[in-house]
Amino acid sequence: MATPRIDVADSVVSCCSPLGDSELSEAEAVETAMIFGALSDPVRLRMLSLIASQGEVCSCALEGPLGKSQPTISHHTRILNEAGLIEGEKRGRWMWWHVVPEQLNQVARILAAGLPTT
Amino acid sequence: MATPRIDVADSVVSCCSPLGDSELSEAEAVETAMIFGALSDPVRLRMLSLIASQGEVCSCALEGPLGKSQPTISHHTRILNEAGLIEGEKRGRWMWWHVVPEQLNQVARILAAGLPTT
DNA sequence: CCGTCATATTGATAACTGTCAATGTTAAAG
DNA sequence: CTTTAACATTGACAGTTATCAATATGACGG
Repeated sequence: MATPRIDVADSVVSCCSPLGDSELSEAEAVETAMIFGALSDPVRLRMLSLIASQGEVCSCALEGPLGKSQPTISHHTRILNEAGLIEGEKRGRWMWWHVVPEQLNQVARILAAGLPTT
Repeated sequence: MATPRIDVADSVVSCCSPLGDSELSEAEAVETAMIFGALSDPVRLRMLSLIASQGEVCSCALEGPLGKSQPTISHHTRILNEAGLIEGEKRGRWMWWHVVPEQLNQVARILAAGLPTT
């Protein structure tokens, strides 16, 4: 797979019923759990933070600050990408990553709605 | 049992800097990752959904719908509780669980803020 | 074409996680 | 006190995950 799946036309959380509305279906639960799983690692959170705060970041610029090897960085960017949280574009030899605000908002909405009244 | 009253004293995500603001510290990242980890399991998400939609739920009422054994249910409620997402109260022999809206909102805010300040 | 640089992939390994049977604990009931 | 019901805890096992060394791919500069 030389080309990372950087198309988020279909957000991974497509319809995403909020937690409190109705009962979460098994399929939705698995789908949503996958996304939270991508967020459940300290390295990936700091990675996401770095990318979010800088707008666009090259993979090579993550290795240093995160203190991880190149394969490990590649591994984590892949997971964040597959969760629809970041997208990448290859320019020359460099891979540039940026966050997907829609997806972050979508996930946030799932949580924010998971309450009784509001 | 309509509106669960919450007396959550200290949210687990106490200060929780949003993703996009500054760089996430290692400690904050570990703390936040732990919470997302609690949300990264399909069974726990459906559990949270059940509790959220019913306001208050007994542990015994989770075993059936989730199709898991009693120790497994206990294991998951513990993890959600340690993440500050639910709170429990023992009344007689039954353990009653309710969600902690503040914590859900807090986590949601971390995500929603991780964007280019739209 | 050759060497170099940035990234992806593979393989191996240690650590973590979800699951249940068995057992412990505590509170209501008889 | 004894029994029973609801949860918690422990122990074991299978599946998953994070990590890095080694290697492959692919683009740029000579």
